[in-house]
Amino acid sequence: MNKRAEKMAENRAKLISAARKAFAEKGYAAASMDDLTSTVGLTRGALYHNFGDKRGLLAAVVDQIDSEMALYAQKAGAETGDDWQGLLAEGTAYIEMALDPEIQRIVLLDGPAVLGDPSQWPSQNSCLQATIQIVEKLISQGIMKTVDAEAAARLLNGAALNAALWVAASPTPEEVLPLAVEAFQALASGLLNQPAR
Amino acid sequence: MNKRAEKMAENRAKLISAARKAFAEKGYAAASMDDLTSTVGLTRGALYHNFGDKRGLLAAVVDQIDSEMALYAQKAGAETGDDWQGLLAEGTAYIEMALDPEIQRIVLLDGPAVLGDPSQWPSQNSCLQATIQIVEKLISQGIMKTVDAEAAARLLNGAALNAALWVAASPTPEEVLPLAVEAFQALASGLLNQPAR
DNA sequence: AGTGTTGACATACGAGCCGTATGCGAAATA
DNA sequence: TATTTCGCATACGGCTCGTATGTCAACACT
Repeated sequence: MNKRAEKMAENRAKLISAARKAFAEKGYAAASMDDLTSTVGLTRGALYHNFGDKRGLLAAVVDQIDSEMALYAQKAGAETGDDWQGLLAEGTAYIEMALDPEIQRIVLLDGPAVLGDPSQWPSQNSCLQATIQIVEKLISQGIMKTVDAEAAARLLNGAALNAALWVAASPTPEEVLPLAVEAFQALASGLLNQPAR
Repeated sequence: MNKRAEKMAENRAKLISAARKAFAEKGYAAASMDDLTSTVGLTRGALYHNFGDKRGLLAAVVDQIDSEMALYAQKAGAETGDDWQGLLAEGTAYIEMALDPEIQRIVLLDGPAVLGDPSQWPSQNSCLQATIQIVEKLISQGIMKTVDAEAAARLLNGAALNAALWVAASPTPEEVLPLAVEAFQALASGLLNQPAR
C-alpha cells in the first residue's frame, strides 16, 4: 500500500473541490490561492507542486466538470430511443446544465478566457466529442443533411450554450427556458434532410 | 471652444486605442495599466479619472468594437435585397469578423468573463439588437416560424460566434470557414416556415 | 532494523499590479 | 486679475502570484 501516493491523491481532490467552490463563487481572477489552500488545511506549496500554477488548477477543475457534463448529457440522450430525439435531448440537457452557476462561471466564462478555445483543451471537451459522434451517425443514416459533422456539432453546442447564458441571466429563468428550448429545436430541425419534421 | 473637454476626449480616445492593442495582444488580465498608459504618455491617474477602473476601460473598448461590428454586419445584411438572405449574410459576417484576433480575445473571451453575460452589457450588444429586429420582421412576414425573437437571435448569434472561435483556432482557417458557413446556413433554415428553401 | 534518499509539502522572499488618497498646475470663470 | 475648478500626476498600502529554499515523513536498500 502506497501511503504516499494515497495522501497525494487525497490532497489533489481536496484542492480541486475547494477550487470548484471558490472559482464558482468569486470567479477565477478574484479567487485567492492563499485562501483556497488554507480552507482545506494546506498551503500554496501543495498547489504549485500538484498543478504547476493557478491555470493548472483551473484546467483540472474544468476537466472534472466537463466529464460530469458529458456523462449527464449522454444519459439524457440515451433515454430516448431515437437518435435524432437523442441529439435534441442532449442539446436541451446542455441548456439546462448551464443554468448551474458553477458551470456558467467556470466552464462558460472563465474557462475560455483563461484556457483559450475549448476545442483545444487537454480535456478535449467531452461534451463536444459526444455530440460529434451522434451527428456522424445521423448523417450516415441519411437523417441529417451532409454537412461537416464537427461544424454542426459546434454550432449546436454553441447555440445551446449561448441560450443557457441568456436564460440564466434572465430575471425569470423559468419563463424563458421553454422559449430557448423551443427555438433550439426549431433551429436544429434545419439540419434534417426531410423538411417535414 | 472648450479646450479642456477637447483634450479630455482626445486622451480618452488615446487610452481606448492603446487598450484595444494591449488587451488584444496580452489579454485583459495580463495587460498592465502602467504600461498601457505610459505608451500614450499618460499615467494611471488619467485612466482612473476617465474610466473608474480597469473594468471600465474594458467596457469602453468593448462598446466601441461592438458598435463597429454591428455597423459592418448590418451593411453586409443590407446589401442583399432579401430579408432572409440578409439574416444569413449577417450571421456569415459575424463568423468572418470573429476571425479577427482582437475581436476574439476582447469581445468573445475576456469580455464575457470580466463583464458578465453580453446581454446585460451597458452597450446593450448592438449586434444582437440588430439581429432581433430582422428576426421580428421575418416572423411578422410569416417567413420564419413563430418562435421567440430574442431566443432565435441569441441562438443564431451564439452559433455563429462559436463557429468563429472554432474556425479561428483551426490550423487551416481558410478550409474550415466554408464548412462553418454551410452548416450555419443549414441550421438557420430550420427557422424557416417553408421547409423547401 | 537501521540508514540514506526521495519527494510532497511548508515557509520565506521578491516583484508586480491595482485602487485610493493626495498634490499640482493649467484652464475656465467672474 | 483673482479665484475656483478639475483633469491628471504622484505617492502609498495592500494583495497576489510564482520561485527558491527548508523540512520531515515515507520509502528503499542492506
